[in-house]
Amino acid sequence: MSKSDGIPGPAVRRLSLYLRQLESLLGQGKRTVSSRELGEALSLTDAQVRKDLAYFGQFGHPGIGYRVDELTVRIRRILGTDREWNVALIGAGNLGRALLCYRGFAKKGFNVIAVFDTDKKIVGTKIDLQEGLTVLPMSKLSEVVRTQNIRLGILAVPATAARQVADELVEAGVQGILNFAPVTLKNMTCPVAAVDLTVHLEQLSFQLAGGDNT
Amino acid sequence: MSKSDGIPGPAVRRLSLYLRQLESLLGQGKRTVSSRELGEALSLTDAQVRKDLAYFGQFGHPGIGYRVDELTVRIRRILGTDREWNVALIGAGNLGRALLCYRGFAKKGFNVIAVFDTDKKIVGTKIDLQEGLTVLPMSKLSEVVRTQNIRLGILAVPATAARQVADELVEAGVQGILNFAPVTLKNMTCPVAAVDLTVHLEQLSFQLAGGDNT
DNA sequence: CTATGTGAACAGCTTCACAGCG
DNA sequence: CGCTGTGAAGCTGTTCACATAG
Repeated sequence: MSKSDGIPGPAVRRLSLYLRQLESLLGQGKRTVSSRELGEALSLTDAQVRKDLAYFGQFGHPGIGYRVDELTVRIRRILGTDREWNVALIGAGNLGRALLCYRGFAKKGFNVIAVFDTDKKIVGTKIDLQEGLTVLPMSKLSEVVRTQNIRLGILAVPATAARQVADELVEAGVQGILNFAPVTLKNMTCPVAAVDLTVHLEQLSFQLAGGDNT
Repeated sequence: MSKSDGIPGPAVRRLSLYLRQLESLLGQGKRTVSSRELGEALSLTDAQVRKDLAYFGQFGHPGIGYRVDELTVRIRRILGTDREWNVALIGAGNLGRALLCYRGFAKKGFNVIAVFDTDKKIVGTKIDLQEGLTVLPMSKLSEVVRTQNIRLGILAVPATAARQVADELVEAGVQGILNFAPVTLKNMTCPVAAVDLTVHLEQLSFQLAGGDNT
């Protein structure tokens, strides 16, 4: 169906890492980079880097390597981050407010331009940051998504509310969801990326516990 | 070397998801669960669930399924979350403060009991939450890690400072690091788990862009 | 009859090794 | 030479299918 058929998921995930590294190299003024250098910086083999990039096209120059600026542009286009994306944040609790303050999203072209919450005590308050966004009630969701051309939603609500809100987001016309709630959203009709912060800590404690228990 | 040899990494990651689901089932008062039910809730096959659990022992009861309370205890022990873990947070910027307020960590037994920052304007301030932790200077790191028995560190500092701080954490005696900075920490002598929030958004935009670019 | 645990088949991802280009 | 792009080999993880237990 789409061109992304046959491309390993892991390769796509690494594409983001390559881009991150390339941006860093650009800052250092490096003009070209080999698959070995790129791999070394990310703890990958050179073959892995070449194969990953080759899934998406022929970006390299034999004998030279990859031109940093060129490859940056190419990967941005592939990831879709050569354009800007409007994003809605649902949930203005601790985590939600933090994500709003987090600069990293905007730097990559993901603009959180609306915030929603169900809690009547929070709705109407301003979140004091640069833009000074006012927290809106969920009833405004589909209107705002449509008029503001919002395509992505970030879910920062409690686990109990997540499923319901996720459905509302899809209903409103959002095309992708980044889910911070500790629940699996199954059978969604749009792409969902999940981030469970505690899962990562558990992976660490597993490694330290060594698995040597009965 | 350790018992975890031969166990696929993905299986360990899913263990966290099984635990999450089991805790939810416990709350609903469900006594037993089959591999099919568990898999369905997480969008996995029943075979996957059985094989994953079988890596760690024989927890099931043929004809019955898995006893929810029993399996919960078992997985907690395997993941090392049957004990409490003391955690240090480095970086009291927006993201750091948010993580401190985030309830999820404590619920799983990860107690953030100390906060550090390099910025002299932040050091000494109290972060107004339940415990009211005071932000400490980095110079206190190794002393506090030792006296407070801190084993994990959460890195919420800018990319430019991450490597340096990571080394200081290891030096201070921390045994595992959860890295929120958008850099790859290579050649670390302790386990590192990485969370890059923008990477997940890029995965979504890739799927929506469809990869159909030149 | 239901549901686990598991060897065997299969699929997917990574690494190797080398042809080919600058 | 140096370095990419790529079939082929190798490895890891997933699914199948069935023997086994309650």
